[in-house]
Amino acid sequence: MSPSHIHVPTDCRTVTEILSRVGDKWSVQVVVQLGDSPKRFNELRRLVSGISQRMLTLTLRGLERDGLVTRTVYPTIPPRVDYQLTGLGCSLLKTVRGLGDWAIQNRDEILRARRRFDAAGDELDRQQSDAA
Amino acid sequence: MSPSHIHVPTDCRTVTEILSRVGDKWSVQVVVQLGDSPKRFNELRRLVSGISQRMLTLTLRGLERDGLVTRTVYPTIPPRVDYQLTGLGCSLLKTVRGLGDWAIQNRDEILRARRRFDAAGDELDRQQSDAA
DNA sequence: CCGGATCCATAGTGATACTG
DNA sequence: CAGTATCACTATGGATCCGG
Repeated sequence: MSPSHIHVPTDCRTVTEILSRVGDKWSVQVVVQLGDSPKRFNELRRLVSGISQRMLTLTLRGLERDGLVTRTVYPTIPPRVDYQLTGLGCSLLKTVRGLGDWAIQNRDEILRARRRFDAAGDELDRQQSDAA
Repeated sequence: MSPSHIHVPTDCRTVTEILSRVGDKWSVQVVVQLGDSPKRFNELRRLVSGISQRMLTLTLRGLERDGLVTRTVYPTIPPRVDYQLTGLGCSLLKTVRGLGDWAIQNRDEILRARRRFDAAGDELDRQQSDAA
């Protein structure tokens, strides 16, 4: 069955580490783009709009290091490098989609909660102004 | 069916934003601890070992703002404050467990990939030293 | 007991210029 | 085309002191 209820320190550290990967600014977006098919460096750069060359490089290195993508160099002129998801990467993508669906489904409720919270904060600020 | 295949910009921004929450250093750990039962501030502080007072405060405020936890103040002496998961928070916890299970199941494979990658890097470094 | 305010070190990110 | 190198900036997180 599910090992979710086991909370030994080792598991916690592992999970936290993985969540950092998933939570970093670019990794998931890159993985999603690679989900359809392998892609070249500048192809990714165009698809993940807003990413800098440097961050794309760093993100891809990190994913490669963790065995989530493979990097294939064709020694042609001009050089060509393909990135593609490994089996591990594909399985991560599937899992992450669960979270993505949750986010989309609960987006409105979260935004409402934020507005409510921020409005309450403003009200407190006004009360403090009155007291002063 | 699943909306996973929809990739309009709005959804991407939303998903990225939620993923940042999940990926930040403490939010998930706090949510997990609140999964069993409501807890007090210093109770949480002991359970989430390593967290500073400041970060626990900030993390709880963020979760409260997004409607994931509620904050209940009992105006006693000394003061007592309880935090507890909302329905939204519970559903997030369930979803996140999927990722946690994935992390635990694939932990070894990721660690192996890392060792392989780092070893290859060291080898390249040696070759460069030889050339110099 | 709860948490706000401040100071500081560090890590993540971006812009730019340069290389094979 | 696919990177590397450098610099500057900002966000994040920890330590500490203070207050209701």
